[in-house]
Amino acid sequence: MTKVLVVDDEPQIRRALRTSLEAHGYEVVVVGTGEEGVLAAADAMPDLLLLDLGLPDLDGTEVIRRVRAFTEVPVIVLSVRDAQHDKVAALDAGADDYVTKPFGMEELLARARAAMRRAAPEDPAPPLLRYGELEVDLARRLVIRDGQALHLTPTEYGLLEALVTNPDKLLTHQWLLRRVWGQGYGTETTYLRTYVRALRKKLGDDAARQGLIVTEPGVGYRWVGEPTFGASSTD
Amino acid sequence: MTKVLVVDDEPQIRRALRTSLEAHGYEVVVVGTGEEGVLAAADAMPDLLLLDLGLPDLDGTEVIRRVRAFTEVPVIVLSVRDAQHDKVAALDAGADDYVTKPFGMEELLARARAAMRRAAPEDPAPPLLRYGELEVDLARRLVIRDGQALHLTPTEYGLLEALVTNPDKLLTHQWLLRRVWGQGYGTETTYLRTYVRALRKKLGDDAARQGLIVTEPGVGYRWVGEPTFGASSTD
DNA sequence: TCGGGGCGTGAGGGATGCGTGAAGACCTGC
DNA sequence: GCAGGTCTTCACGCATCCCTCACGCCCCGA
Repeated sequence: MTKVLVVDDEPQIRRALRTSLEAHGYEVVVVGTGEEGVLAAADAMPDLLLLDLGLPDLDGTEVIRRVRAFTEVPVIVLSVRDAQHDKVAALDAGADDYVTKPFGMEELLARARAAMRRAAPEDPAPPLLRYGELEVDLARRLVIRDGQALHLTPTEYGLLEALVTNPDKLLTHQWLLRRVWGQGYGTETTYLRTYVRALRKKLGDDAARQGLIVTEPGVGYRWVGEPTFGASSTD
Repeated sequence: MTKVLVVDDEPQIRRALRTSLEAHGYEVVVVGTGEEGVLAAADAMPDLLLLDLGLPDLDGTEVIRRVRAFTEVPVIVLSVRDAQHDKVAALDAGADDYVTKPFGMEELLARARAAMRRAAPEDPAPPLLRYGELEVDLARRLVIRDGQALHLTPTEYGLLEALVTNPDKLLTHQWLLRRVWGQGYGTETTYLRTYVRALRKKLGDDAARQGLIVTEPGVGYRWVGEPTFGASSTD
């Protein structure tokens, strides 16, 4: 059955969405916070995600970014905010559609159908990546080494996520800086050196050997960690 | 270049869309009727279709249906009508999004990016080139020989890319130097000798035999690697 | 047959960029 | 206001890469 994940903190909206969706034959999972939403997107593997932007814990675009780290599930944003820059930010973060509250249920259902119709066939890529004794849980933003959870700073995790979600690909300095630090960056290669070093240290990687992160001099870095357990390439 | 087909009969909207889209680097084709729109969708093969619902000749949903008969191109509907049943009809007919006039141009551009991003996976050109035991992955900037990743310096890779992307074509010294080293170069054939040698060595090619890189004395070089087809590692 | 230009080969100097270590600036929660 | 953690910045060896030069070979024309 088609499964829809609803992430919203307003009881009224939650009830209305659940009722209407179930009446149309969808299986519905409802959670109330952004953190729960990201986890549910990983665990429940829904076919569609309806996301409220005004969540209490996380910014909406942040939720989209985290979900997009491990799944291509269609995301429709529901929001009371009608400002253009909110829509642009959400859509560019990876959302598929943006509906302003209050919305008509028939329209929402039609947009949901359109989004799911377009969706690519679901690839069962597990949000848990393993590289020997290293585990990266993209949904929980958790990194485990030798059974022990590692503490990564936000920047370190952002860098790791950028690397592991683009395996074997040469990521240029500029690309990494823009992705992890923001659009205004692109030349600060000393940042990269510092954080790549910190990551290597925490992951137990060695700059000299080609273990996990390979340096491509003058160009960028590349994640070459061999995934263990399960299928590999995720194109 | 990304091509956008605009189907609208209002001169004001046409001008505004053309200006904004071209300012953002899109190639724009504009027609004024539904019949023309369907034909242009087939002939011009656009990457995105912006469709006004209030056309003089055909009903908007009919245009969508006809277009959908032969292409999966993303369709965004522009309409003055805000009624739910119009949106539902358009979306269920095969549209990907529905924007009500008057709309903000930034929002429209963001929705266009989202629609095209989702359609992107049907990329028919796998950038993985194979020549016997040599693989060149242009997307990942990865070169593999006998199952082992090769380490190429930026200049070496730039030269290889120039050669591989112009197979069987005679590339002059000047052309190669300008492409790999920059506009200010053109006479430094010693650079080419040095780097062609390094490339041949790493690729396992032999200058004497005509394996991969052929020397055209006094003129330039030519890539003659025979592409082999077969099961690639990315399936 | 001889000479010269172009090419392949090998090696080396200089500059760039990287890894490393450390320290100050900043921010955030208590 | 304070303390801990985090981000940014700097200096210093060192490996790597780009560029350069010298030499011998082959092909081609005189």
